[in-house]
Amino acid sequence: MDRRQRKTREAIFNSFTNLLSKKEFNQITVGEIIEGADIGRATFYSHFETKDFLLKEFCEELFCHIFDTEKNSQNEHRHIFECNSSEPIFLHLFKHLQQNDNNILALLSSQNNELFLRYFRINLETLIESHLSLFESKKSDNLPDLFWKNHIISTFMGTLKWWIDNKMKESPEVITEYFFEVL
Amino acid sequence: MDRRQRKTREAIFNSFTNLLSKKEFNQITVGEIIEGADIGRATFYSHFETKDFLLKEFCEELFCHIFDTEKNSQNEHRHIFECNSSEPIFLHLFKHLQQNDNNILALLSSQNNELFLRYFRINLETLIESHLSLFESKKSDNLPDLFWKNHIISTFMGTLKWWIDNKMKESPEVITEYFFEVL
DNA sequence: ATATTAATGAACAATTTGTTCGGTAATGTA
DNA sequence: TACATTACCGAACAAATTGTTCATTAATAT
Repeated sequence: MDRRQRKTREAIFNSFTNLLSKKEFNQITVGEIIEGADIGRATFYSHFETKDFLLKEFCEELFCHIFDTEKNSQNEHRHIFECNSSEPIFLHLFKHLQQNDNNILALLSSQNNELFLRYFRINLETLIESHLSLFESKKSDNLPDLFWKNHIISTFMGTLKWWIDNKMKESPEVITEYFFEVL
Repeated sequence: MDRRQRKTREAIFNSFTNLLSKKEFNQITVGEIIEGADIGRATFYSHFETKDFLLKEFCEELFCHIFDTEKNSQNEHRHIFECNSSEPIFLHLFKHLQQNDNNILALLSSQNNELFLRYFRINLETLIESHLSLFESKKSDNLPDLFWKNHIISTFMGTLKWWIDNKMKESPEVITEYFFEVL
């Protein structure tokens, strides 16, 4: 990718983040974005078809990183604990959220959180799917598999929502404990 | 309220519902709404400050009705079953959703479902709050009350989401069973 | 019967969107 | 270094949308 393209894309994302922390997504105009990014109007449209596509790619880059980390750390953790528990993975995820990515959390707790939580959920779904077998023991037999999967995801999202709304006062360890407690 | 006002308001709501079933909220313009409602532009703005206020009042009227029914039926149910179980209330809510209000469900399952689920959640919160004591027995002692409340709400919303996504194939009885099963 | 209030419709400025195009400058490659 | 490619510029553009104004008409409540 051309360095100019990278720089422009970066500038757009930065301006976008900046605006997102101040106002609702719907209220943000392309004019504001390009003003903040200091680029021409035509340039914006040569990068992104619409504002919605910008959001989509933005979220993909944002969450792709954190969930890739989880995926990669998964084997490592299995190694350390030498057990089948899925707890380390979620603990690690909560830790990652609290410590390493204030950027992401600023967005998850912003006025646009529903927007980001939606995208977060999509990524979470993939992660949980690959760990579904680890929850099997807690599942009642009469529940449909897909209902059970949906419930795990909802519970995680609910836990995260509560933690964020609650200013993340609790430690990742405690939150992980709560998460498994209610499951 | 003046009959003309009522009629206009009704016409706006009807046109709005109509459009909501076809496209995303953000894509709907005031022009389309007034065209469908067959009223003048100035008239619309004399009723609603903005499109967002229209949505707000629309949701309030919509969900206010269903949750009021629940609230009123609550005593009745307690009477019939002569027990403290909260199950009848939620069963009744699922039944109400499936049978009596295709209008509401069309919206909850439309492209705008996130929008309506948000408002639904707000109303649900109030309902659950007044029944919190009935869930006490299932709660672990070390969980904060507010976390527990949040989890009940998330679980209900998750159940509802799954049910709607799943075209409501299951009976309200089964869904209620699932709901209490995972709780 | 009358005063009040709501709806009309047309016109209005202001904002925003998405596109076009010739010119300029940075970039990757040979 | 020289060259061809490609991204950016920026100004201008039509089209759509927003939200307001105002004089006129018609329905309503009492």
